[in-house]
Amino acid sequence: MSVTDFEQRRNSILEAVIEVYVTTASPVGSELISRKLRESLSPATIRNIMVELEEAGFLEQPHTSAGRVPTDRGYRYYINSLMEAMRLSTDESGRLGEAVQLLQQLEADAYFHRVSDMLSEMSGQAAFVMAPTIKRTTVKQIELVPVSARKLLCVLVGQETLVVSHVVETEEPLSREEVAALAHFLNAELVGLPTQEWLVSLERRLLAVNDSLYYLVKRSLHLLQIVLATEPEERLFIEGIFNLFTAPEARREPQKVQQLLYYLDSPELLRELIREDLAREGTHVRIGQELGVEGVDEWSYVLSPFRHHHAIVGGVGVLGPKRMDYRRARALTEHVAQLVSTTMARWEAGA
Amino acid sequence: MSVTDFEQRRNSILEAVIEVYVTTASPVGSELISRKLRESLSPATIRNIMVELEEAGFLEQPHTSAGRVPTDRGYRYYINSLMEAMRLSTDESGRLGEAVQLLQQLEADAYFHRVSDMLSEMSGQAAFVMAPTIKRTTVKQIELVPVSARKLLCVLVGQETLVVSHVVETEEPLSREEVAALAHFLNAELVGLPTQEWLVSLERRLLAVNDSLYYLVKRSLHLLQIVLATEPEERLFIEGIFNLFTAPEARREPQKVQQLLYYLDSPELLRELIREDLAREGTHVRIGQELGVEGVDEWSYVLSPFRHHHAIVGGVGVLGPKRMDYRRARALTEHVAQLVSTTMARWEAGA
DNA sequence: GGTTAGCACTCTAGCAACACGAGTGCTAAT
DNA sequence: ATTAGCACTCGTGTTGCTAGAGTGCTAACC
Repeated sequence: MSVTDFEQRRNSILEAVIEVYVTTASPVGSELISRKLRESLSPATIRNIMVELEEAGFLEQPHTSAGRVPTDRGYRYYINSLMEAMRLSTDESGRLGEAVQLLQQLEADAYFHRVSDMLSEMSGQAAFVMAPTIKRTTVKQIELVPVSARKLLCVLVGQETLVVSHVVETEEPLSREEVAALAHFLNAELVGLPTQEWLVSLERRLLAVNDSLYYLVKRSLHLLQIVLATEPEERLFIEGIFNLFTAPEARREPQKVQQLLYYLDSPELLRELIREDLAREGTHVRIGQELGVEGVDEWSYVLSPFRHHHAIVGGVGVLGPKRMDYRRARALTEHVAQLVSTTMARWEAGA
Repeated sequence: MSVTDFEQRRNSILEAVIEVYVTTASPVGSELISRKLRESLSPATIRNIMVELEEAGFLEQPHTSAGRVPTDRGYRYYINSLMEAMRLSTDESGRLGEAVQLLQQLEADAYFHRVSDMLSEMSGQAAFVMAPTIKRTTVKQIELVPVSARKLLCVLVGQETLVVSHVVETEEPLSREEVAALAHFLNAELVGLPTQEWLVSLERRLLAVNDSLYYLVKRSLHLLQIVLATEPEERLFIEGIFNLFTAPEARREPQKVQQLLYYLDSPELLRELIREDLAREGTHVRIGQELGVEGVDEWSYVLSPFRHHHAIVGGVGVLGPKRMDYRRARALTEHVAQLVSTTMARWEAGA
C-alpha cells in the first residue's frame, strides 16, 4: 500500500469522525466509523489509525474510555484540505434569491439587518453582516441644510441608497450664500473621490491654496472631520443570538455561551477580526481559539465577502459552535454574499 | 394589639423576607428574619406570621423544609405599598449627571444607545431605552434633494438632533422647480404640526383644494406615506444582555435565560408592553408573568418615562431577575429618565 | 391571648458505593 | 497488514445513607 493510500485513508477517517461528531455532538468511537465506512475496515484498524490521527494532533480523547473528538487543528485540516464544496438545494437557493429580491427595496441598514436575520434562520446559527458605510464607498452628492444660525445639517448621499446625515456646529455663523458656496465647493471637489481620501486631499489643498478659497477649504475640513469622525468604518449586524443556546454543548456548559455573549457585548474585537479577514480574498473560517479571546474557544465563524465594483466592501457570516456544519455554512455564506453583491450593483444601477 | 399593628408586623416581615431574598437568592428561614429584626420576635412567632403571609399568597415554600420565597403577588404588594424611595448617593448621581452631559453631544441614536449602556452598567442588569423617533415629535424643517430623475432624498429635521432621511421614488419625473415648489409647500404646510397628523391633514386638504395645488398635495401625500411607513414609532435599545447571566438563578436554570433571550430576539412583544406602560404616568414595574409571555416568568422590569414639553415621549428601564433590587432599580431609572428629559430640553434649546 | 421553647417531622443536598457500558489498547492469530 | 478477542479504564447513573436546615405543632409561659 502506497504512502498516498495511507494518507487517503487517514483523511477519510478524519472526515468521517468530523461529520459524525457534527451531527451527534458526542465523542465518536471506532465502531461507528467502521459502520459508516460500510465495514470496509474493522473497528480495530480504525482504532490504529485513530491513534495516528491523535498523535498528529487532529483528534483527541476527552478521557480514556471515550471516543474521539476533533481538535481545532483537525477542523482546520478538514476545512482546508478535505471538505468539498456543497451546493444548496435549488429550493433553498431559490427561496434565498426571492427573499433578497424583496429585501433590496429596503434602505441599506434595514436590508443588511434582514439579510443577517435570514442567514441566521437558514443556518440555524447566529449570523452577522459586516456592512459598508459611507466611508467605504464613494459619495454621489453632498447637501448642506442650515438648521439654525450656526448649525448645518450635512447630508452625504452615497451609492446603494446609503444616506448619512449629521448636524454640525460651524465655527462661525454662515450666510445662506456662504453655505451655498460651500456646498458647491464640496460637490465639485469631493464627489467621485473615495471618502477615505477626502481629508488628506483637503489638507493638501489647504497648503497650496490662494486666499479666496482658503476659508472654503478650512470650513470643509472642519465640517467633514466632524461628520466622518462620528461615522464608523462599517456596521456590524448580529442576529439570531438565541440560536447559540440550542446546541447541546450550550446546555452542557452554559458558561461557554455566557463567555461568548460577553465577548459579543462589545463587538469591537469581533469587528477587528472580520476586518482582518476581509482584507484577503475568499471565504474565511475562524475556529475556536482563532477567535482570539481567552475563554472563547468553543465557537467558530464562517465568513464570505461581498463585493462592489470587484472590491470587497463587506461580508456575511455564520457564527456557531465549533462543531458546526462547515460545508453548509460555507455554501450559505457564499451564496448570500453573492446575492448581496448583486444587490449592490442593482442599487447603483437603480439610483 | 390593634389590627393595624398586626398589619404593620406582617408588612415588615414581608419586607424583610424580600430584602433578604434579594441579596441571598435562596429561601429565607424564620431565624434569619428574627435576627434581622434584632430579635424583637422569636423565630417561632415569625413562623406563625409567615404562615399567614403564605395563606395570603405573598410567600411560598419551594418544599416543606425550605424557607420562604416571595410570590409575584408578594413583590407586587411590596412595590406598591411597602417600598420606600431610595436616593442615589451623591457620588453616583454626580457621575450619572456628568456622563449624560458628555453623551448629549452625540446624535440621538448614539445618545440613547449609550444611555442604555450606562444604565445597564450602573444597575448590573440589562437595560433598555425606548426612544422617540420623528413620528413622536415635531419637525422643524423638511428638505428635498433630487438624487436622480425620479428619486428624491427626503430629509426631515426634527427636534433634538433627530434627522431622518429616506430616498423615495416619485410617481413621475420632477423638474428642479417642481421639487422646490414641493419643498416649499411641505414646509409651509407641515412644520410645527405633529408628525402623527400629517397624513390626515393632507388627506383632508386633498378634498377641498383647488386645481393649482392638487398635484402638490397629491405628491406630498405619496412622498410622506413612504417616508413615514418605513419609520418606526419608536426605537428600542436593549443593552447589557450579558448581565442576565450573572444572577445565581441563571446558573441554576439556564433555560430561563434562554427563554428570555428568545423573547427578546423579536422585541415586538416587549415594545408593546412598554408602549402600554408609557401611556400612563409614573414608574411602572412588570413582575414575572406580567411580562405576558408563557415561560418567561422569572424576570421583571422597572420602567420610568421621560418627557419633552411635559408629554411622555419615551422611557428608560432596567430588566433583570424577578429577584432584583427594585428600590435601587427604581431610583436609577427615575434619575436617568430625569436626565434624559433634561437632555431633550437642552437639545431643543441648542438647535 | 399572644408569645415562645422544645421537639418530632420532612425534605434536600451531598456523598459513597456500586454496577454498567462504552470504548480503548494490546496481543496473538490470520 | 488486518482483525478477533480480551482485559482494562473511566464516566454515567443508581441506590442508599447522613447531616442539616427549616418547618408545624404542642405545651408552657407571661
